[in-house]
Amino acid sequence: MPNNQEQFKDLLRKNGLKVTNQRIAILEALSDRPGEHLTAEEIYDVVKKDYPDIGLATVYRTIQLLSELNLIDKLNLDDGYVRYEIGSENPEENCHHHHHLICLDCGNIYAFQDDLLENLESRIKETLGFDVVNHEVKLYGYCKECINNRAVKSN
Amino acid sequence: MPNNQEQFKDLLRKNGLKVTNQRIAILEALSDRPGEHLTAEEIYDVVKKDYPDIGLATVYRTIQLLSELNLIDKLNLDDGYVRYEIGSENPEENCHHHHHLICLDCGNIYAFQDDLLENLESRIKETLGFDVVNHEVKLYGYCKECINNRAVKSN
DNA sequence: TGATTCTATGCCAAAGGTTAACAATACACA
DNA sequence: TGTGTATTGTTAACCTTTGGCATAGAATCA
Repeated sequence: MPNNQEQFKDLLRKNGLKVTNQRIAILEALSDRPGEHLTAEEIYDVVKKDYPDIGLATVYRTIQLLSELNLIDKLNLDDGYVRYEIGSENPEENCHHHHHLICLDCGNIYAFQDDLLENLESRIKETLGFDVVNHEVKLYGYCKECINNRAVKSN
Repeated sequence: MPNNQEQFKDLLRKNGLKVTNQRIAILEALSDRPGEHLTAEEIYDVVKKDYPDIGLATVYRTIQLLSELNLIDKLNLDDGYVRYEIGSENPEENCHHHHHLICLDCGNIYAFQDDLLENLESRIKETLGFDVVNHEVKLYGYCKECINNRAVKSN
């Protein structure tokens, strides 16, 4: 998407924020890796290749900014690092239907789409009066590859 | 449940672990507060009333132990604190069906039971070959009380 | 283009929850 | 009661993340 960068610049200007090389570089680092879940440190290392003078604090500040602009999604796996991934550009696949499968063996993260909770949320609204506006679903288990590897090993 | 403590002692002995006053006090602190979600610091403060010499490190170590014994459940709300709650003694209400509603206004946490994901998990197994063994569902929104308070305020 | 303004950056130090190290304690078992 | 070993309390360290501050640089206007 060559015009993604222009859209980002417009979005910054529209919010009274300045367009800087650092901000563009950090967004690009994530845009170039759709489906990957990078820590702040990993983003820092990637961006440093093209921009050796960037500071880690700038990465953290920009991550927060991108998160507030809903351009990236946060993922916390309770391993001491918060991870970030580029949001889908397709509004149909918004993050409300975007969930994660986490393999307990290899640590890989798989995404899947499902609107199963829609039904549950309206039921919660009716029975408890609680109005759900967002949710986070993490499924832990074992991926196909690791299941196969185990079967091979045990032979 | 007066025999809960005895069950705990047996469980410790069965695992080759020692029965200590600190471990019992920490489990009791959580058992006395079902449905509450306490941070390590909060558990520390509670236990210190009866056991002033206890150290914070012991609380952390015991929390980890109780978690491994599946006696308590972990809850991370991404606010910088990990919280813990006593697990249900009813096997029907196991943590696999135990989910959380978090009010974005007052911060209260409400629990609800649902087995909605069972269906999804078998579908994932069939289509992706991923074997789900555990899951974590957090629903964010606004509780009944806060919705009412808002309506009152805006009048 | 050049001056001005104010945001953004880089560097550094601090914050803050959690864990590690280690000597002292106390549980378990004979 | 004595011995061996796990557990505890204290303290310091860890490590990700955030705050402070002087400087650099983007936006705006002349």
